[in-house]
Amino acid sequence: MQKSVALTPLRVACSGCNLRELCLPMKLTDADLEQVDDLISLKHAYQRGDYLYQSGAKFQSLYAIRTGFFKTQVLHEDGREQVTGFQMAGEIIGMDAISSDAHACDAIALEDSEVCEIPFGRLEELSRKLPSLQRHLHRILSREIVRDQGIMLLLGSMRAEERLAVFLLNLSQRFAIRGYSPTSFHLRMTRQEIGSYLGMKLETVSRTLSHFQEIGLISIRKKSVELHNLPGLQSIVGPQQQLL
Amino acid sequence: MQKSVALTPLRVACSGCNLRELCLPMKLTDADLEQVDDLISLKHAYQRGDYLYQSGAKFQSLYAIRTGFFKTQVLHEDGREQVTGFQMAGEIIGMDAISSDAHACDAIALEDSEVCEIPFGRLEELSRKLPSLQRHLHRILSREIVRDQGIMLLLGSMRAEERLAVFLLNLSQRFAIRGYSPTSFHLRMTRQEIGSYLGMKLETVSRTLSHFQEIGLISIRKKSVELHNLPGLQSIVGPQQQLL
DNA sequence: GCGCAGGTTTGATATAGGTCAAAATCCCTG
DNA sequence: CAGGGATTTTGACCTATATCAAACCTGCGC
Repeated sequence: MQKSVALTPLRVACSGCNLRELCLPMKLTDADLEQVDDLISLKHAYQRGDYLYQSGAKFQSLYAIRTGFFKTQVLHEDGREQVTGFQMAGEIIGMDAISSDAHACDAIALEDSEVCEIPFGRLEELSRKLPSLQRHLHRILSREIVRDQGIMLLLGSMRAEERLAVFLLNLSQRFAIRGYSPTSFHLRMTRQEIGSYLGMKLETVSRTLSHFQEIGLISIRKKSVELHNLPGLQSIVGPQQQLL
Repeated sequence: MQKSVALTPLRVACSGCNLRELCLPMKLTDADLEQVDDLISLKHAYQRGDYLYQSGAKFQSLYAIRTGFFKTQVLHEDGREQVTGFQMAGEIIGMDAISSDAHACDAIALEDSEVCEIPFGRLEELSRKLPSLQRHLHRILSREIVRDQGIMLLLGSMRAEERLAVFLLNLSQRFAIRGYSPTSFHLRMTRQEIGSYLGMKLETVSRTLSHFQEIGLISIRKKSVELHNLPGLQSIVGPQQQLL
């Protein structure tokens, strides 16, 4: 198992990217893929804490995360903030900005990350020529809508324990898809950010995680989690433990 | 002020629709609009309680609401339900289904309604030819994402009173855009449905509305609401009355 | 016009999760 | 490798909202 130590080139073509089955090029033919390669202009690096974009900024591009981890958040004028998602490699971000030509949320790197920029005008242009790209773009947009509906269900009708179980299981699954362990991973976000995302206070997040640990479902130490019992976590989700 | 008593024709072209500035044809040139006319195949009528589509149904079309009122809801396997939105004339519905070719939620008429069907395959086809239609479709999809983010903010970080104030102000604004009174309207949904949408129980909805009435912000009797003080409602939204 | 089901209001009480506070830990930066 | 700010954990207490329950409407079918 050799690792290249060469500097990452500034341009990485989609065709050579190990995320191509997950990301924008998903299911494209080789011919189509070649055209998408020309689209992806630059790969940018961001450090922990950097903004990928800020709410209000003019919309130019979507972004595909190549490595790293981001959060998106909306800020209410009164200072309240709500984390609306955590994004990892292969996910596309910035779609909220299409509707008004300005970003509607902030995107912030939670660790050092690399991002491919996808100029949206050119993406539209190309997707007029390539029906399979067009279709895939629509799927990505729609998938985001479905994801949001799931979060509404979570925020609107689940208890704290359920929310956290859903959260951990979701991360687990997304790591698994990317070839990482589904049962042992590192949280890149703070308890506070988890709480904001799940509509609860950081103390409640901490307590609930401790509780999961007490009953043997997980181990957690700082940001490292191990899920010992996926079915057990799944069984937390459901309308009521009032049967004990 | 004459009113036509003629039977509504089964086909109504977008070009002759009074919602064209709000709906799919927004901002299209006359030439483009003509092509969209050919797309909209049928207008269907639904009665109160009818499903426009059900979760799991195969995805074929988006729907534009011509008249009436719908709710969308997602059902968790355990029977919990979450209302994800209330839709009115000029709004497009069904976009969650694109991602998986199957509807991800139910859409149910809250009053007798008429709906234009937009076959999605043909919409994609046409939007490959008409950049302005393509752009508008993307905006509509993105607008839904932004709307959902707003609901996450609401569900994740607002108190009951704030949620209800936001809800009333949102309805008010949407009625206003359609030329109806922003201060006097009819709720088409039950307290239970409002509660589901806002992540609270119907009793809390009822109590909070009564409270708004007591302090003179609104009058409410059954489903008829009058907003007496829009700025007052706006001032409810904000992080804290702990200043009194 | 009567009865009844579904919807709404209101009250009394319970509780999940919030708030405040302090101690423990972690992790940068110098 | 020491000091200090940020993060996390845990405890004690409090409150917003849920829950349970009863009475009240209101519109529809008979």
